[in-house]
Amino acid sequence: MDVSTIIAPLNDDQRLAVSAPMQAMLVLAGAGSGKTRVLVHRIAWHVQINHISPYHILAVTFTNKAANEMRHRIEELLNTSARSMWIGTFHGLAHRLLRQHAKQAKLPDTFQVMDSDDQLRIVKRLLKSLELDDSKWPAKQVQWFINAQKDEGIRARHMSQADDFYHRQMQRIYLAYEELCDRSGLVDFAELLLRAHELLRDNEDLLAFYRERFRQVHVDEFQDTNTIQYAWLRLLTEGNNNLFVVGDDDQSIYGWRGAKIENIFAFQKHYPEHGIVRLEQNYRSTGHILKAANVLIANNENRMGKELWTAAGEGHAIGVYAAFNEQDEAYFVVEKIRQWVRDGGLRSEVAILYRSNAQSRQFEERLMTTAVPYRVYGGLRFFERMEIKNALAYLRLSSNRDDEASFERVVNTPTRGIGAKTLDDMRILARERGVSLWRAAECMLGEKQLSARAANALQGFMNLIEAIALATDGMNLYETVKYVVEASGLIELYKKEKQDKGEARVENLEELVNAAKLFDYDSENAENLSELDMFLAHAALEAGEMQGEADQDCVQLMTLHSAKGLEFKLVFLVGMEEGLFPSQQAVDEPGRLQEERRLCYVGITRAMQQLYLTYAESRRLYGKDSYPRPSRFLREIPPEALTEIRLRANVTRPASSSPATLGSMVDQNASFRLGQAVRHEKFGEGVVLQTEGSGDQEKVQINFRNAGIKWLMLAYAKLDKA
DNA sequence: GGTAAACACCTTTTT
DNA sequence: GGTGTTTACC
Repeated sequence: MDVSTIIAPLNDDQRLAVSAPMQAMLVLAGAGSGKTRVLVHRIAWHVQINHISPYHILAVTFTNKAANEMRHRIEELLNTSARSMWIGTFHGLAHRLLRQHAKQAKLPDTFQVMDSDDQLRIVKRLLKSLELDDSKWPAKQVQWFINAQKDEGIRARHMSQADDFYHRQMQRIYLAYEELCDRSGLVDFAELLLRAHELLRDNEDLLAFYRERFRQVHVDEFQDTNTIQYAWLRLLTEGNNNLFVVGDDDQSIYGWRGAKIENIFAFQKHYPEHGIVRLEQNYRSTGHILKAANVLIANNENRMGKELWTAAGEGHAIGVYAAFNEQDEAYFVVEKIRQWVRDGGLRSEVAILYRSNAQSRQFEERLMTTAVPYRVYGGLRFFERMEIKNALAYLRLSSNRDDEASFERVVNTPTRGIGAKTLDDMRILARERGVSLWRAAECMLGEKQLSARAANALQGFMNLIEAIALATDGMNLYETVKYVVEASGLIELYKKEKQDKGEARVENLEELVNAAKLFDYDSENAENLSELDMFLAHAALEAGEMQGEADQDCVQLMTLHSAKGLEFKLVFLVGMEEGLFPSQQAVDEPGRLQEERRLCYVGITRAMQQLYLTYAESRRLYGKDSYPRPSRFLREIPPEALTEIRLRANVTRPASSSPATLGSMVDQNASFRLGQAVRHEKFGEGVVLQTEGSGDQEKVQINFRNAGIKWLMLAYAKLDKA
């Protein structure tokens, strides 16, 4: 194969990055500049030109989706299988390492990965056993605290000795949590990373082996790495100068969950011999959209600096629509979408992006009434569903009896007469003796501590698990899952449940059996795991796409966060209001405001052809009306890139919502100023929200303290300034 | 043990 | 205001 296949499809900057000498590289890739393409071609370059075997290449991403896509594209480009190449998520690769070296990682061979839901249950149980008041120590907060520590690479025993009660208590809980996990062979997501780091750090031979094996290391979305992830990368590469990272500081939107944008700066210090390439040519959006993005993001400080440009034309100006309220906003957006479809566009080319999930409702309702198919991202994923997790818990217990999370989950599901009292005693015993619940249950049965009825029920449960383990021994994965779903009694349980929900649950269980049938067991890369254990790990690490039927032509609804990495011809960025976007919490802290601005930058740069920004002048929030001001981000976008939208052609809208005076909220021509307090003889006191028209036709919208929002014709209504 | 009423909650999310 | 979770009661 000649060089041109790899090099020809690239622009100059991309070429510079792909063909750079073997050294540490920092590629600052703006939105839509061909980031993944550079990564894929760089790896192909190593294989083809530098003759590095795929065996010696490592590529790390954040999501399974990105990992799969990268592998696919590399194989396509090289026209060969890249199976021996390690491509995966941080968590997936860490898991692989821990499986391969469970002993050295001080983990049992049967260790199981738990997702955040499992983790929360474990924490809740732990808090109960420590007899802590759960209103003072909310499980969610404890979980968050523990994960934050782990993300920073801090073990409970390493926590700085703080004097305050809060931290001492947290440390105590954290310690107990670590003990509990060790005892039950459970590993949470953050633990995967932390332990993989410790594994390499504390085992010289292993570290030497992997440093030699991974001759070139590549990282996608580097701005999203947290402390422990970066530390792990450094272990593998520092001194070898072989770390190739791609990222965009302007798209760092996960600071709140531990991502360290500073890692980009740290990289430059730790790898002094690095090269830098900026990718600034954008292949996605038109000029107006990029102009808006560039000017907006320029308001942030401490940027690496980057300015997107395009060879395409200016395109349409960005539409700004000031809606009366959130219903009107939804109405406007859906009308525009229907127009798009009438003009021959696909629904799947359209996205509605919002700051928080709660905002989706208005749009769903409007889309529903107008019969426009849509799809909302961000619901429960397949492997996170209760019925699925229950079935998996049976499988996990049969594989590892000490799995506390699974034991708790199904010991009385379906109900079999094992009550809270029995369980409490069991937990106390387990804690006293430092053993798992399963062992505690065995003890209690052996020592005849239980009433006949409870003992009977408990014995029945344990017999069931043993029977499952026995019966499925020698079965393949599909047969095993099929057997367990039946034998556990779950199918029967859900068949009895209220029609609608129960039916769906049964279907999901059948889908789980089907998933087991289709599961692609790669025995070569199985790290001597059984097919079942591989399947269980897969279920924990890859929660699976949500509902099926993704292939339908649907309008896409999602948060700004989940839109990262995607692109759409037509984009609506809705709810552009102070307090919503930027969110209230972010307004109070300057650092977070910058992250909100980056989020806005991400949103704007999703649009290829047409972008609309909308806000509502009144919005029902948490049950009461609010009158937010337009988002400051609207004002930060240059007016020449914006155009104001009027739905009804012959109505003059107040100047307050025209782009030039956004935020100024003053209309010189109107008889009443916006915000003016007024009194009406029937409706009482209120505040002017907006005005429309002039002379005889002048209308004002008023929010009355008692009578709500009303439009009034000024000529008829008797209004006094209050 | 299952249901209804009371109660707290209210960014963003992947693994 | 709407939802998910805990509590109280039958």
